[in-house]
Amino acid sequence: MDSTQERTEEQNYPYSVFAKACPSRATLEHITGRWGGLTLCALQGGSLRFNELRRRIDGVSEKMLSQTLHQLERDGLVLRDAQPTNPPRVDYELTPLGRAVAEHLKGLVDFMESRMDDVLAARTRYDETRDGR
Amino acid sequence: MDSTQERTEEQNYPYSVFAKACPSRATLEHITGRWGGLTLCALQGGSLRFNELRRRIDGVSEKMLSQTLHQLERDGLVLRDAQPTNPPRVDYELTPLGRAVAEHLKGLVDFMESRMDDVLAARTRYDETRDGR
DNA sequence: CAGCATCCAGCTTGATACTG
DNA sequence: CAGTATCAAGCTGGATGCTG
Repeated sequence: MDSTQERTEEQNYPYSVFAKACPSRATLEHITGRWGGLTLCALQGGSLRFNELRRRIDGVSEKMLSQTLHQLERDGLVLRDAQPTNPPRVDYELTPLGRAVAEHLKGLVDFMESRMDDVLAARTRYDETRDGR
Repeated sequence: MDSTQERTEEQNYPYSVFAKACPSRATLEHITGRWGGLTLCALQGGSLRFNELRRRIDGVSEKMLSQTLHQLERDGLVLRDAQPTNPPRVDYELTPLGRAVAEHLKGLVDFMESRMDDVLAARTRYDETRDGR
């Protein structure tokens, strides 16, 4: 459309992650944060219970998973389905919006995992050229 | 392929972000971290100098931008081109690998910016149902 | 301009203990 | 099981000052 496609074709949307105070920046941080992205990807295969998620995401603490799920639920990306049974059973699943986000994330993650050898090689090269510090 | 497409079709790659100690996890954190993603996206339109980047990414400090660029350079996503002039001039640009990553990121960012109204609406709903805390 | 070194406030995080 | 509450520790990141 724009022949002079310079470096920054501005969006039509009134939101920009480049602006410090834009809510899109905070939202991006929720979904790309330390646990947000992993949580979304973990839920891609279907709904999971709290402790299933916890086991799946190696290293996440109870507290952080809880916090992360609350954020994602608030942003409308995850649905929380609590059954009032005893013992309690709570299932988490993606909303349609969450699923779309997770797909983008999955694409990124898959790509990255597929190119890790390149990354590792680059690191070795980088570290070697300055091994003497 | 697999008719019982359960929740986790394992990758063919030996890397998984779900494992705490996998280098792919750390790399993912570099590119989705607070400044990594923004830096990669900012460089999508072409090379930029240090202070150009700093101005473009609202809120980043000198220190964090410097640190971020080093990480991205080490991971082989960004190229640093320093001209030995006075005053010094250093240009940063994406490597082919970095460009591919940036494209994934851009897709995510664009999608999210385009759906921010939904996110904001979801937040309002969430907050309202528990306004009395 | 393009950084590095240092300092340190405060936010994030992980452990632990507790509740329904 | 599915969390919440609390607390200490450590890392993040901003401010400042300096270098080439």
